[in-house]
Order: sequence, then C-alpha cells, then structure tokens
Amino acid sequence: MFDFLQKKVNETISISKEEFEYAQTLFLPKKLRKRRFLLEEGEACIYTTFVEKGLLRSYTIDEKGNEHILQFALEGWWSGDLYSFLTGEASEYNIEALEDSELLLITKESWDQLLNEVPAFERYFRILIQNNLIATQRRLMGTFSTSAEERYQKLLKEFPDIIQRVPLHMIASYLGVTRETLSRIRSQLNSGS
Amino acid sequence: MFDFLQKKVNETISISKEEFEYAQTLFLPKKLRKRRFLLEEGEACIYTTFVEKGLLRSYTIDEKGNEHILQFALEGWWSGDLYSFLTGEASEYNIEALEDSELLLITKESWDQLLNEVPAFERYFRILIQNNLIATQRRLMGTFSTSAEERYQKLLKEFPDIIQRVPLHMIASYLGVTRETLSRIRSQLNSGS
DNA sequence: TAAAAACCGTGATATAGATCACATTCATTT
DNA sequence: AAATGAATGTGATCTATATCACGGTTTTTA
Repeated sequence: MFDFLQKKVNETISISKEEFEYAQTLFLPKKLRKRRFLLEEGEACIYTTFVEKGLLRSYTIDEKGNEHILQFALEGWWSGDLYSFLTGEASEYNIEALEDSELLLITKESWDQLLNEVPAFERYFRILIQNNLIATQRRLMGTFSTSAEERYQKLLKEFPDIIQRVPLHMIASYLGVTRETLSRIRSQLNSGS
Repeated sequence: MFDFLQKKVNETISISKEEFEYAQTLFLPKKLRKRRFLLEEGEACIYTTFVEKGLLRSYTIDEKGNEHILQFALEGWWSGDLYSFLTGEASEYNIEALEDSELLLITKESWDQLLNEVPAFERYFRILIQNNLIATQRRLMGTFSTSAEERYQKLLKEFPDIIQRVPLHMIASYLGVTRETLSRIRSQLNSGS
C-alpha cells in the first residue's frame, strides 16, 4: 500500500527503512469514488493528500459561477489547499475525484510531527513545493505571453495523459479559456493537419 | 549589515546567535545601481539574493519583445531564478535594480552548505517558498477570474508602496496588460471618484 | 543646460476570446 | 431500455483588451 509513496519519496531524498516505517503510521488510506469530494469550498482543508491511484482536480468558483482549475493530481502527485491546510482557515477550493481514486491522507498535526522527527521529509517537501513553485511561475508567465492555442499545444506535449483522461471543458478551465474556445482550437488543429 | 536579514529570518524561525553568525559568512554583500542588472537572460543564475535596501524586478521577454514581470522584490524580500539557480541552466529571466539597491548574495554551494549545517534554514526556505507558492497560485487564479481593473485595485490595496515606487508600464506588465490599458483604467478610476 | 531617454495619456481601429443559443452524441443511473 | 445528465461542436454576436500612432512631460545623462 505504501510502496508507491516510498518509491516517489526516494526519487528525491534518501530515507532509511525505519524512517519510512515511522512515516507510514502517520498516513490515513482512503478511497474516493469518481465525482466525490475530498474538500469543499468553505471547509478547512484538514488533509494533504498523496494520490496512489486515480486523478483529482482542485478548482475555485468565481462570482460569475465559472470554474478555474488550479491543479490536476495524477498518481504520484500531491494535492490539497496549502493555505487552508497551514492556517486552518476556510478554503476557497474544491477538490474532486475525476476517477475512482486511492489516496493517502495526512493531517497538519501528523505532518508537523513528520517534519520534526524526520528532517529528510522537511527537505522532501521543500523540494516538492519548490518544483511546484517553478511550474506555477511558468504557467503564470505562459498565460501572459502565449495564446490559448500555444498553451494547449504545450499541455498536449507535456501532459498527454491528462488530456486523455480529463473532459475537454476542464482542460479549457485549466488553460484559462472557455470550452467553446478550446473546442474551436481543436477542430482547427485537426483540419490544419 | 546583516541585522535586517537576521530580523526577517527570526520572524519565521528561531536560530541561535552562533548559527546566524555562521550564516553571515556565506553571504556576499553587493551594491547594485539603478538600471543595472543582477542577472541577464541566457546566463546561469548563480546567486539567490536578499534585498536589504532598494527594489528589484525579475522579468522575461517574449518572442514579440514584450516584457512580463514575474516579481518585484522590495526590502526584506528574496529574488532570483529558482530553476536556473538549482540546475545551473541558462535563465530566461532578467533581474534589474529599479532603485539603487543593497543586496546580500549567496551561491548555490553556500546555500546547500547552509541548509545542511543549519536545518532551521532548510525550514526557513521551505516556508518562504511555500508562501511564495500560495501567492503565485492566487495570482494565477486571479488572472483567470478577474478583470484588469480588479487586479489593479487589489494590487493597489495590497502593495501600495510598490505602485508608488514603480513606473506605470511595469505595473501593467506585472498585471498582464498593456500600459495603454492600465493608463485608461487609472484615468477612469480618477474620473469616477 | 542641452540632448536623449524614459514615461504617460489618449484617440482610432483591430482581434482574440467570451457569451448566448441550440443540436448532437455519449455515459450513467434506475 | 429509457431517461437523465454530462460532454462536445458550431454559428452569430459582443466585449475587453491589444495595437498602432502621435504629442506632451518628466527624468537622466553627457
């Protein structure tokens, strides 16, 4: 059950068998069916989640009722609302399973404990967050400097698996355009090649 | 010279006098005149920088020649290109002083050393990066869900000091609009109140 | 202190993408 | 198997913002 997590963690840092065995005790396994929610807007985000299997999305809803997807989390990725998790304040995000999923949850208390007891995990999360920041900065600059079509093509290249597993209107929402616009972009790409 | 850095670090974690004295030895003070560059596109980003005094901006230039500002760094903030700093690869960013500035620079080697020798710094940077990620995610969602005017008003509220110290066309670039659009937004706001 | 940059405002026009509206296909549930 | 809801495609129109162009002011530099 924890093999995949262990493998992923060991890709970035090296931890001893004992350290990982201790870490295991802090996680809570959970299955989440398709279209069910791990977090709903207004609640505090009490868990940070490792995705063992399946696919999650986190998104906000603006005043006009439009959804904006912050993140897709595939197998081996982490999900959660960092701000709400750290502060305990109400979240503005919803986290929903897009497929039947298997998760490993950790509470703030356990997470704090883990970082204190096993400093290698402090480093692991620092690197994880660091890479996430780099990616988010690129995504932000990309929305300023490139067209919807370019952004779509880049996503297609970088994460072809996401495109195949996620409905079009959510891809559109991730890219920051409407589903109609993305639909037109796609049909144009198909006709043009 | 290091008092301000010490103060800022102690706002997030607690480190002993000895630890900080060790840390000091790893930083390189540098003065940078207005309009001079700390980093230019194509170079590797060999320093991460703490701003003691002054103001930096980091930005990219797209194929059309338009600038897009990733960050302003005021006193007490950090700047650099994280990706290039970590990997040693060529940076796509430029970092320029917008005012005469006083900086504390640290190389990758010294930074690694610092995080290894003083674990509290590992935590400090984790928290720093974490807060940066939260802010960047908000900025990204904001560009998807709000108009240029709303983004300007929000910036005006959150960082009035930046608005006052930075030319308008750079604010526009930070917000992801053209200088003309921001100019019109401003004149409309002035007439409307 | 003169010249050169940098900065800001504003009109006229163009355009990427949004909105609205409706039809069709596909998936899920009962 | 029917029925309900989710997902996609596509036309017509609208709108926020970009582009282009020019003039005036302020700041920097020689």
